[in-house]
Amino acid sequence: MVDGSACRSQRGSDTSSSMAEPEVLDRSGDLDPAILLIDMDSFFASVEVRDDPSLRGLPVLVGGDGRRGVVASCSYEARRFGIHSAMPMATAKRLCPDAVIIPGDIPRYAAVSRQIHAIFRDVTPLVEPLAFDEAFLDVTGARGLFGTPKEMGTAIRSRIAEDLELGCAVGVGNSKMIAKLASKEAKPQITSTGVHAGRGVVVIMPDEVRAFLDQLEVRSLFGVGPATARTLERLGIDRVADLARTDPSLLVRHLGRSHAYGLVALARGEDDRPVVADQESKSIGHEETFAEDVTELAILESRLRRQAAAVAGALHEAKRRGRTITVKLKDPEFAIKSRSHTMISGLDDHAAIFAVARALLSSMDISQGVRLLGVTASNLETSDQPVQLQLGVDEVTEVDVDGVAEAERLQIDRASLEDAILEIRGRFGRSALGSASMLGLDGVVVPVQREVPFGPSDPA
DNA sequence: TCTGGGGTCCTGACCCTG
DNA sequence: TCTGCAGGGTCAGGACCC
Repeated sequence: MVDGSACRSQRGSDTSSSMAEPEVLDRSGDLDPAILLIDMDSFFASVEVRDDPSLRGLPVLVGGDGRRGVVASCSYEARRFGIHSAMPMATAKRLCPDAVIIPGDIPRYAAVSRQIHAIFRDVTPLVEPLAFDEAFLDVTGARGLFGTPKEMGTAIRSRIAEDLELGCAVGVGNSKMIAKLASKEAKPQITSTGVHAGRGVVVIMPDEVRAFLDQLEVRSLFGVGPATARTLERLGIDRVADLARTDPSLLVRHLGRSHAYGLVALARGEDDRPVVADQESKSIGHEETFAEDVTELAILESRLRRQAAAVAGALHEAKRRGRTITVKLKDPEFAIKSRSHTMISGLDDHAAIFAVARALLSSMDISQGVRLLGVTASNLETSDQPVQLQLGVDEVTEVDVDGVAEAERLQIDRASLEDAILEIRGRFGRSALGSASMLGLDGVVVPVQREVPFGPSDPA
């Protein structure tokens, strides 16, 4: 699952690039609705039900069933019991003991997602994916070809139903925010009497925007999560209408400048962020929550090595290298700690990434136990850029200098080796070559989520 | 028996440089 | 040579989204 970042991707540049007061333009009334937000109905669960019709009509939960698993997706039948995504699986099972629990198959969902996005691109090239199951479409240029935006939304919905046997909701508006909110109105409704088909396609015309927004709770706005909602509530603001009337300068102290001006603008229906296709990722990471809190450094380093390999594999796939390596851990009290280090040149070698990550981990306190551990590469550059030697490695950070120097040496020594390994594995399969450190007790390579290169520093 | 994983963006503190 | 300032980069943490 991915995120709603694209929805926020322009926000920062709107307001933070200048110290001047952000200019507030009201464009809500002078544009025809031509932005579609298409949101699949309970995507993972719907794919499972489609592929196994015996599940039809049953409460289906997709997600981890371990001690610390959560619900990634659930059918509408399960939602009748109050279950929702991100709920702890243990809670969901308590609410609905008869629910069918399915671990999930991300590669299969990704394949279906590609089919869905191909349908979108038959209508317009301006498709901005938000997640596997959601995307913005700018159909301004397609209006002459395929009719009105509402007709296009209806046609896309029909095609997804006919070709893929899946349901979706379509929101149409003159901005991303309105399209997003409209799609929520189009979703199936759950009441005490059961699940009722939604409207399917909802269009909010420019002259309806104000009334539409005024009836919503502030929590409905993109960017208002639990923390911001609490802050606004303390200030006596709980409806979008209240927020729209508020002078944003009065909120700066509580929310920060960018967030304050951005939210008030959204509440006023002002949102001119374009639909941007083909956005590249800004970071690539891998993390895992342990079934039990871990205090042993050796275990953490072993997991870290695997995560570094997963990140390296993803970087290779994307033909990118990360200049900044961040290690994140969550302690038993859910406090998140992170340590990062930025290098002159990016890394995509798993041993090099591991060397930096291990150095960062060694500077962190793990005595309380570690619930979650993860590695992320950010500050991404394309992998065809030359590797810059880092002379006189940092003394300003607390990172183990030897670890960073080792990473740099490994990155250079192993660049061509990684390519060879990838080629071998491409020809003979993922299990053709692996590292001893990733072998299970039975000698089988423990799978990671992505294609992962291995190298001779981990003697196979 | 609580609370995943993979992301993006923002902010404040701090340091370095010109 | 010293000092103050502004701007940029880095780092750590928080909040948010699906």
